[in-house]
Amino acid sequence: MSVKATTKSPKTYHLHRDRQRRRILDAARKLFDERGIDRTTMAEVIAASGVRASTLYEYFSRKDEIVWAIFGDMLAEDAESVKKRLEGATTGLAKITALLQHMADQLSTEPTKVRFMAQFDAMYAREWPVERMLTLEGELNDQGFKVFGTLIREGIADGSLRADLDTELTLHAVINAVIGAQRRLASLGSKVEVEYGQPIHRLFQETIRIFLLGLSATKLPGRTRRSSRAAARTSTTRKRTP
Amino acid sequence: MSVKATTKSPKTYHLHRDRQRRRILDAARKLFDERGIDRTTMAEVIAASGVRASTLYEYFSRKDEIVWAIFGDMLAEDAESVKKRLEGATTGLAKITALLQHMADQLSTEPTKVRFMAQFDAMYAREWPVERMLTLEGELNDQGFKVFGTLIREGIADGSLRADLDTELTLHAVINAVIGAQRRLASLGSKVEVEYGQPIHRLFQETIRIFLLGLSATKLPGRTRRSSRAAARTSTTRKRTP
Amino acid sequence: MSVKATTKSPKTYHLHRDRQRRRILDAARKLFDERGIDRTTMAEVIAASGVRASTLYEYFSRKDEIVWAIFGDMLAEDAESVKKRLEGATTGLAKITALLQHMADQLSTEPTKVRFMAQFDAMYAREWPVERMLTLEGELNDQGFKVFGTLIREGIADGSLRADLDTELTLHAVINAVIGAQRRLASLGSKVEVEYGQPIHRLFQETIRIFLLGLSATKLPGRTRRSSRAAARTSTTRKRTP
Amino acid sequence: MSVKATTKSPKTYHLHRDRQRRRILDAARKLFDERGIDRTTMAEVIAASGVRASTLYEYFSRKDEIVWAIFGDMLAEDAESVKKRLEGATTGLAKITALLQHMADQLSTEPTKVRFMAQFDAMYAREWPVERMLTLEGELNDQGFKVFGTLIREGIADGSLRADLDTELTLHAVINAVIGAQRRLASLGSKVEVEYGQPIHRLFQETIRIFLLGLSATKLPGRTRRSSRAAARTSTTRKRTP
DNA sequence: AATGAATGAGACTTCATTCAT
DNA sequence: GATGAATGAAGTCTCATTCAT
Repeated sequence: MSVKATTKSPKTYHLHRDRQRRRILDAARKLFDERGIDRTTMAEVIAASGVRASTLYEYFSRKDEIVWAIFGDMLAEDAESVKKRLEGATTGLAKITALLQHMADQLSTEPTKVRFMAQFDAMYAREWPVERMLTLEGELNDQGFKVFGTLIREGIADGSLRADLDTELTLHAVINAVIGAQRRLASLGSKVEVEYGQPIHRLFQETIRIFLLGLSATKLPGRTRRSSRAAARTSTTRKRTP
Repeated sequence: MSVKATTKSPKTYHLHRDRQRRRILDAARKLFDERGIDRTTMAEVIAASGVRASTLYEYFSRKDEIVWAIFGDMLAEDAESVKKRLEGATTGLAKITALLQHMADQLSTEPTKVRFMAQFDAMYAREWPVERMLTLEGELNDQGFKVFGTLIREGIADGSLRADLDTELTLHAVINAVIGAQRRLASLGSKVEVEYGQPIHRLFQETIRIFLLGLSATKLPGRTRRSSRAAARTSTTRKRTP
Repeated sequence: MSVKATTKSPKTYHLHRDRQRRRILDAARKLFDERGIDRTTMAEVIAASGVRASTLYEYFSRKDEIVWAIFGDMLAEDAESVKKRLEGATTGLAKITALLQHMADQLSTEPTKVRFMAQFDAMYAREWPVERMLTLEGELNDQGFKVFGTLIREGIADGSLRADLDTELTLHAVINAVIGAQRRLASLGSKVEVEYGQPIHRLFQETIRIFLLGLSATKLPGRTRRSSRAAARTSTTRKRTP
Repeated sequence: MSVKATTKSPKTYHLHRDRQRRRILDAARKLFDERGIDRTTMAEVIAASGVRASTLYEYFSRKDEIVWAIFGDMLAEDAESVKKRLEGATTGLAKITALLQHMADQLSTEPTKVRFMAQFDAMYAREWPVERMLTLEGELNDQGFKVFGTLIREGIADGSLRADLDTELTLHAVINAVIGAQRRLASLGSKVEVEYGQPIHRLFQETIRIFLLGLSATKLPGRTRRSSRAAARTSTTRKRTP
């Protein structure tokens, strides 16, 4: 058997390492969502992932690092996906719409991820170094948050956005609010539904709609008949839910 | 003489009891803000409040109960304050503006409170009973969340709001987003400022402005010269920060 | 009201005191049986009895005292009842039979009491002063344990008991075993029934029967047809259960 | 080289683990006997065993588990010892005598064990699952409690026991009483001696003697001269204590 | 790289009981 | 005599993490 160990190719080795890492991360991700990050103990992660305590520490030297690793993975996934979305759009408004719609889709299809982010914000807010955050949604785009200014400028230029928007302020504010809304809906989930009597995804769509109405140059007539998804993505018109 | 003993005590007792309760709650509130709710231990609350451990447990038998008590107090304070604000406004739009402006003021003057709420949402979201939440901002008004519908209806009727808003949906969505935005800004504080290069209060004002633009019936000309506070409360016009 | 207090007759006062005492003792007795003496906390007794902690301590200055008070009450009840039983019997054997039958009845009608005694023995065994125990079953009779010797002597004399019994030993041994058997059955209750496949009361009757067979002078024919209760009390013949 | 590491560990580990386990169990056993199970705190066990608190919890996660472990060990010891005893005896009566004599010896040589059992019964009576108890003295023999019936049947067949005994009842009842007597004597120890004026071991022998007299087919003449130990084991004749 | 064992440092509570009024 | 409040002293158990092999 020691022979085997000796001949093991570096490839096999890395594969194994990655698989182990995955197991740990996946177990943690699940637990963090079910019981909350802080409420989850290392012992639970250890039990759920099936590795021994001491082995786990070979991969992650502190609980924090697991959290950050998950966080990093999520960011990477996201950046990719957003970039694609933006490519399809032409006007400034269309691009912003695409951005927001991305978040709506995320809320529907990956509530777990959104919930994790919400927790991350709340718990790590006080202790993380700002630089990390700059990496955060900044990785969405090479220019970091400067994209926001660019998009506004572009929209004003092509006439799709109101002329009185602030390139350094408006989109930052809107994105912050949309993130806040999205995470709150994901965290409270069915509770908001009971409370407000509306499914969270509808609430989120309405949030987007109002924002886009506020940003777009011309007041489009409300309550049109158009309700296709594609339409919703580039217009601020009310989209009726089926 | 027994009369004296009997009549004197109850008052004294209650006064004392309330004072002790306050001490504990205040100490906890401070710690929760400084170190986070979950990161705060009972031992710390005990040390900070100056009561003995066993005495504290006479008042609150679990950390949870302290959290809930603080939460309850905050709600009560809020409900009061909001009610007053609404009384001054006349049109639907003005009322909504007042509501949002209340949150802006709160963010500026009581960031601690907002931060607590943010933590509360994120950490206790999964374990609280929905009923509790119904009390929450529901205590804003006797009608609960039905006010939202009423305000929209009122605004449409008086011509201050767009006609295509949904009485059962729009304001719920907007308020949720505004709460989300407010809490996120309060939690991340200086981190957002560094990141976005804008003071959080300006970001929040812009959030409100865009929302109101999206809600209001006529598109007011942007970038007006008016920038008085009073004006901001009833208009959706950009308010320049001083 | 202070007037009332002044005119309160000593009678009323005592009545009140006794009632309070009862409430406490009854609550404790119930809890001790349900949860075990040591597992029962003062807080529970306080809650169950409805008096305040400080009031309770006016009546019993330690938990121990509650236990001893209950114990004392039980002994008093017992002594009385045993005395009556013995009066009816004539021969030595009849008297011993009456004594054992008393314990059988107690097991059936007051299992709670027996269980309490079992706990008392087990828990207080190591810490009580022997003198207290001498009061114990010693109060059965003015002569204390000397009755045991007397009964044996009487039975040998009247020919109902074997001649080779030891006046200073035999009945002591038998009573000890019978108490042990009774308490064990009461404590384990349904568990023994499941285990042995026999109702505890039948097991206890059989225990008595064998003992009496061992004590009585002549070997009575077993399995007779007589099965009346009265018969069982003076004979060692097997009593068939219905 | 990896071979060496792999093959050396398991053995060493187990040896070490067992030694630690022993240390804890032995310390606990001693304390339980000295101060009572419930009166013994984990802190005491920790101090006495010399391991750190957290280490102890790696072995036993609750006090209960220590209690059960001790209990299990005792049962195992017992089952063994009883089996041997029974092998030597021929008639039914001889076997029962051997069984009871085993308990007498146990009372003399291992009062600690008997006292532990007494406590166990009393304290765990209300909370243990019946199945556990079925394992209990059931492990005495492969057939569980059915041995009792077998022994009686055997004794009736070979003429050593009375013919009117109940195979499903008699021995169960007797054993229960003998266990009760044994444990009571062990628990109360010197207190009974003071009270009854007899050494506990003599009291227990007398208990057995009477029982055997009750069970055996022919009434042997009492007060014989034979007093050897061997004799006592197969006869119901009074054995004089030295 | 993996692992069994260990562990320091506390966390959170509970309790029986005592006072001052 | 009744009561509200207080409290010292433990008690049980958890946890993230480290080490030696």
